[in-house]
Formats: sequence, C-alpha cells, structure tokens
Amino acid sequence: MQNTKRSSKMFLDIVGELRLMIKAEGIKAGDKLPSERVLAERLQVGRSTVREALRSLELLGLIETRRGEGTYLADFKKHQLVEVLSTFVMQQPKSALDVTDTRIIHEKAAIQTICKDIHKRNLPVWQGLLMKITEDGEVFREDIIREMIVATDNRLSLKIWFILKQYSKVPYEQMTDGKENEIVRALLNNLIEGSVMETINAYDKWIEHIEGENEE
Amino acid sequence: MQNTKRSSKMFLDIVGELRLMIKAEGIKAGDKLPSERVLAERLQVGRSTVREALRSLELLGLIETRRGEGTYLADFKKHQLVEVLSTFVMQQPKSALDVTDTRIIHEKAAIQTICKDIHKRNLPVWQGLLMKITEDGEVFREDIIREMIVATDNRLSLKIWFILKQYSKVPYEQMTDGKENEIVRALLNNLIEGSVMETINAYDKWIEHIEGENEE
DNA sequence: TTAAAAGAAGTGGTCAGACCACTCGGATTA
DNA sequence: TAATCCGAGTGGTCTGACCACTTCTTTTAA
Repeated sequence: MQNTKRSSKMFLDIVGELRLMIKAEGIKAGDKLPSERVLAERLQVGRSTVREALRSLELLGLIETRRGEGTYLADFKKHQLVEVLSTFVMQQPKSALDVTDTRIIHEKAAIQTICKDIHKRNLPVWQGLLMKITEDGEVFREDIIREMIVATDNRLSLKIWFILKQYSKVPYEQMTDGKENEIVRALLNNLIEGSVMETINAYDKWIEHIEGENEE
Repeated sequence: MQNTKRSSKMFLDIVGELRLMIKAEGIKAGDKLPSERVLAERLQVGRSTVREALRSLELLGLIETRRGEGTYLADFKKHQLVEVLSTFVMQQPKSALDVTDTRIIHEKAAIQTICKDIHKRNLPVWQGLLMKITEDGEVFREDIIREMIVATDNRLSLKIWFILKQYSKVPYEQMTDGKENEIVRALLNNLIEGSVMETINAYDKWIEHIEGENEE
C-alpha cells in the first residue's frame, strides 16, 4: 500500500485501494469491512478521506453502512444494477453517436418483441395512438416509442432508453408533419399486424425522416 | 432548506439539496457551483458533510472539481454515461430476467449490425474463431459474443453488455460440448455470409442450448 | 509606460480531535 | 435463570487548522 502513486484525487485512490483490499482479503457480499478508523490507519490517511471514498461507494450502492455496527459490502445479487454503475464510473465515455445507436437498438428490440407477441400487439394503446394521429391530436414522438418499450415489460431496457433519450441529438417533438403522420400510421398498423420486417422498415423511414428534418 | 426532513443519511440529503439548488438557480453544465464553505453555511451543515456529498457526485462524474478554482457542474454532453448511472443509482432494480433480456437485445443487435455490413462480416476474427473451434481449442462463449459487439464499434453498447453479462444467470463458460460447437460454427458461418435470419436462428438455438444445460 | 514580480484572497485537499447516537455483547444484578 | 446495565466499538457530524493551488490585484522594476 505504501508505494502506490498518489494521484491528485486521494479519495479515488482510496476507492481503488478498497477494491484491491476486498479482492485480496476475499471479502464477499454481506461481509463486514474494516472500520473507518482502521482503514484510515491502514491506508495512512485521515478518517475523513476514508469517509469520502466510502460515501461515494455508498451512493453507488456498493457498500452498506449501519450506524453503530459497521460497513458491509453490499449484496450484489439484490442490487444488480448497482455494480453496473461502478464499472461505468471508472472510465469516460465516447462518442454521442453511440448513444443514438444504442437508443435505436432498444427501440427496434421493442418493436420486435411486440410483433412476436400477440398479446402485446393487441394492446388497446396502439389503436388509441392511431386514433389520435388520425384526428390530428397532440401526439409526441416520444410517447409512441415509450409506449412500445413499456409494452415489452422490460424495465431495465426502459430505463436505459429513457436516459439515452435525454442525450440523443434528435429531439422528440410533437408531430405536425403530414408525411410523418403517414409513416407512423403505417408503423403502428404493421405493428398491430405483427409483421416485423414492415414495422422495422417503417421505423427506419421514420428515423430517416426525423434526421432529414433535423438537418435543415 | 430549513424544513427539509433529515433522513439518517445526511450526505444523501445534501445530494438532493444540490440537485434542487442546481435546478432552482439554473446552473448549467460547465457552470461553477458555490464553494464548499458557502454550501456548508447555506445548508447549515459542516463542510466535511458537504464534501462527502460532493465526492459522491464526483465519483459519478456529475461534477468536476479543480483545486484552487472551484467545483463545476460536469459537461454531460461529454460524459453522457455518467448521468445514466445517477438516475439508476437512485432506485433499486427489479427482476434478473430483465437483465438477461436486455443483454440478449444487445447481442442480437450486434449480430444484425455485423450481418448488414460487409466490412464487419469480412473481419478475420470470425475465421479465427471458427478455426479455433474446429481445432477444439480453448474458446469461451464470452469471447465470441464480445468480439461481435466489439466489431459493431459501439462502445456504449459494449459497456452495457459487459456489465449486464456479470449479472446474467447464465454464465459464459468454455465450450466443450460437441453439439454446442456445431451450433456456434453455424452461427459464425451465417454471420460471415450475412444472412441475418439464419444467424439469429443459430443464436436462439445457442441460447436455448445453454439454458437447457443450465437446468440440469 | 510597460512588464515582471510579489502579494492577498479564495478554493479544494487533508488531517486531527472532539462529540453524538447507536449497536452489541459481556458483566452485573434481581 | 432472566432482566438490566454498562462499556467498547462504530458510523455521523462538526470544528478548526494547515497545505497547495489558482486568480486577480497591487506593487515594483525595467
């Protein structure tokens, strides 16, 4: 622990040290970690610094602290997602293009899931959306996609999508364009019929249309 | 700020307070936040408590601190992923099934992307994998899938997959089964030929095979 | 007048020590 | 034997003190 290079962010080093310590000592989910005071002495840093690292990990859900008892390694089985974050956090992301691509992955996956499930295809929400569009009611692009992903009943996918959406360059807006309405109507009709290919086709056209609009 | 209920986790409250403050004061990405000392006085807590909250947010990449200068709201455009996490973090996940489903979404998407791109289809890595399998070399399921997602050149998808993988019930292991080898060979061959349907079919068979194996 | 140097103020980074509130287990007591 | 008490250990928080660094102002020197 001594010859570890200290970066400018001490508490980040501590996070790393903790990771190592957990591995080295075979600390498993649910096990107790050394107390803050012990950690401080072991790592030769102040207790407040140790705490800053621990608090970070706690926000991530990687550890669990109980006053008067101690600090415990969180049970990953229960909080799967949580670890997801930890790995993400350690590194920085890249292009915004990936965000859009990934979002589209989830959207298309939703379409396919619905098409293959007669139960989901028959959901009244599709007819409702069609109606609204035909009547020129207020329909947002976002709503349509969201309903589709909701219908898949995959909350994780929904969450990922929801967040990717916020970073996509292409904003979801209200539809006023007549041509767009036509595309979406086709999409929904194909969806209801369960023809995957046609629905995906319509979806591609839609994306194309939106992107073209965005470049003007 | 006064009548806010204090939960047992003060620093979590601070995180919340900061969120509110950022919204209320219209602090945007890149803007400077009040200094730690000011925050401590404003929120009526000690500076160390404020720091614990800030450090948590920093680990998440939501803020950026520069010694001698101050604390700044991170530029989300650059670190998209990070916000992804923050939202996740606030809540607990659900079924493990969603994790598997979502992982499969990304895997299938990779297959489709590769099939549709002759450039990616012609990557030497596929022939290499085929060779290894035929020669009964050490091939891990994980490697094959990873190579496919790497080939899509979507780092975000790769990252998401990587983490989902860790939580999937079905472990990726070395392939020793002869039948499995056959399925995977078919998968790769179809991939190289670019026939989406067949490749996805093979993939489905593969998944089925793995799951069947897992139930024994 | 201008450019370099010195200084002051503000900021994050870290530490040490002090309480508090709480949990737990062993010792004491009824 | 069972209930109570108490002390050690732990996390939660605050305070005050330095340090290192950045920025801007002031002063000094050319």
